[in-house]
Amino acid sequence: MHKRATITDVAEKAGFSVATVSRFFADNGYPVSSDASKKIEKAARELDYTPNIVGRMLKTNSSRDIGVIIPTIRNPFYPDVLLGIEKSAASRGYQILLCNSMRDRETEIKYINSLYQKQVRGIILASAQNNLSYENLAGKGMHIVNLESDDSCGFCSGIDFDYRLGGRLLAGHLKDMNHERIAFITSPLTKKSRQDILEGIRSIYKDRVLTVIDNRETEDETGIYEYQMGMRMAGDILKSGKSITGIIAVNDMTGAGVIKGIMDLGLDVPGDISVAGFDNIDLSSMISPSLTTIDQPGFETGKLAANMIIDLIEGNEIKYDRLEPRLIIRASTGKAGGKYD
Amino acid sequence: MHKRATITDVAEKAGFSVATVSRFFADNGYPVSSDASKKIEKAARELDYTPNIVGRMLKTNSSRDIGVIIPTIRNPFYPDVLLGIEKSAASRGYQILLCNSMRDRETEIKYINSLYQKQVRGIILASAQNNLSYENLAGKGMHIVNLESDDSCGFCSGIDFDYRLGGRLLAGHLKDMNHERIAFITSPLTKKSRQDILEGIRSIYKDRVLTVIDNRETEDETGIYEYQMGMRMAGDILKSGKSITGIIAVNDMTGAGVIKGIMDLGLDVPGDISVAGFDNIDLSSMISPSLTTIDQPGFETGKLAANMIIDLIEGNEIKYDRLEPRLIIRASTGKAGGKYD
DNA sequence: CCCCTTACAGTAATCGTTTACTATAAGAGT
DNA sequence: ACTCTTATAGTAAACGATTACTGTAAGGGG
Repeated sequence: MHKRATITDVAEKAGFSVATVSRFFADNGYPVSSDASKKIEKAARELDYTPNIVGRMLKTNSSRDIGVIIPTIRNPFYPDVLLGIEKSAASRGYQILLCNSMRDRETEIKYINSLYQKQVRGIILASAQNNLSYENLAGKGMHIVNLESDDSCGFCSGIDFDYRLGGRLLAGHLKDMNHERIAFITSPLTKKSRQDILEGIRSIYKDRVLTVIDNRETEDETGIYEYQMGMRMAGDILKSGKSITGIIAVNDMTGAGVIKGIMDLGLDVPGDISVAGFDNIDLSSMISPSLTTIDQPGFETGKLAANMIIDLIEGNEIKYDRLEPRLIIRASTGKAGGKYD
Repeated sequence: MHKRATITDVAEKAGFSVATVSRFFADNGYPVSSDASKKIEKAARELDYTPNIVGRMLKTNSSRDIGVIIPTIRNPFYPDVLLGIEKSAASRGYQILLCNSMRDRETEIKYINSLYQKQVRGIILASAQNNLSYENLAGKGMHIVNLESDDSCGFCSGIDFDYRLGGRLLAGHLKDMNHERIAFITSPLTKKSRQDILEGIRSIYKDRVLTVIDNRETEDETGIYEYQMGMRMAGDILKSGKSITGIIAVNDMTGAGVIKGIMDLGLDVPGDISVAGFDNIDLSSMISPSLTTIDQPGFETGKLAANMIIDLIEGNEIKYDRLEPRLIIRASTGKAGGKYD
């Protein structure tokens, strides 16, 4: 294994100074004669030279990486987001550093610090716990885009998705189907989005919604925690004998688990219980019954987030469209008491 | 936004030389007096100093990033792998740079180059097309672990998963269920794994297996291509009137699509046609009928791959266990003609 | 013919670390 | 008392790029 060629090697071989070689590769306006260009190009090719990004970064202090922190890549909503991010990022010459926080606060902080040390100038957070303090980062030139704009983080930019309306749409749908009492199954209300969905539901059902909050938060690395949580909690509710005919899950993955949990008890969805999710991940149309849900376009969200963080980094003006929640009615919801029609 | 503190700032504030500060943070054997340690620690804290990885990398030429290239993160098998990689990597102080090739050769090459420029010393490839030439990289100190050991890449290390045996197990299972003629649905045989699965199947079915190869390869960014491919091709086969009673799909995602495609035509799985997949992703037990498949432990594979690449980078000896394929029988396979029993 | 501008190239400082050397002082061993 | 280690600290040269300056030659306008 021989050493990598450096800009100096190329300069020597081509018979020009490193400055000229640097300019040739920078390809910004600075003029380089065609004679020089030809010789440098040739030398670089023969030496198999390609610029060392690290050297460049040290000097220019401009990383072209953006950090992305998500709870877990096993919930397919996040791969969607990630692809959107990658798409926008790639087209603007940025690459992503992926971090799975596994919903663990300490891991999240560790990753944020590590990104900071790597001179990353922008982080997209999809994992943020409320009140996690980033103040110190802000002052140090770090930009943050929070996928769910969180009031508690004053200087974070956010993609504004109307979770509240999402919750309202779902609740309205169930109400239309004559469901009198419903349950909302969720992980802890430590994220604004979850609180908002609940608020939306309450705006319709007032106190006739049973909120069932899971007590555990940290993700396991094996198995899909949300799915299992859905199964477990659906079972708990049904066995508790509460008069519930509809369940809204905080996301599709949980919703899929809820359906499974209900069916495992020998009951029918939606005959006995209607179930709805949130996100509209691909899975929701693959399972049966297919899942009624709110479409939250992950890919689009990702694209938006990436463009936003890059605009922040590059000091451009930012101004984007909102993404609107859309109700997707599928087979998992039906009239209350529908089985006995 | 004020400037980040550098090692020099800390040195001045603490009243020691940068060398000592550097040693304090390096925390390798070099002795630093407790007096110095205390003062440096204090100064660093007050200045909110944290080492600049870029500066360090330039000097030490040792990136602690490893590149991971996968076809698409939308097939949940890869998130599993990725989590495994992240787990091992994190525990050894490495971080991952994620790249989705979208099964596009050019994108793959672009990413590889970009990783090389970033001084990454090791890449885990899950995307490799056969014959993609990495020779030039090898000579430049880049290590490569190919998730499917590919003979055509002499110097790549690989995780040895016995795809052939996997194919054999599935075929054997169908044979046991009296299926006379089956089909194998796959994307192009440009990966060794796919060829091996087919070989395994053929070792049992000889020429009584219809191999249906999809012609498109590049991934779309929206929708899960493999799922749609499965749907489409299942439809094609059935409409062609071939006397097939069992279908093996190249992976679970495709298999899920196959089941959907069959059911959309009003047929029953496994009553009319048995279907099997490969991978054992979570999805395969969530759909109905649940999918018979081969368990390929993605998480374990990822852990192995990460340890391997890091051992290669650090010059350690490498020696690992093989992962064995395991047949998982679920509801999507049954006796040939089972519907009419 | 003189002045100005433009094209082009080189010199050398700089980015934030690490580390090979060099240096000093305190014990340890004889 | 002399040599050998060991602990501790500093000096200064890298690492591979970028870029502010400086300089030169050619061409244009007057």
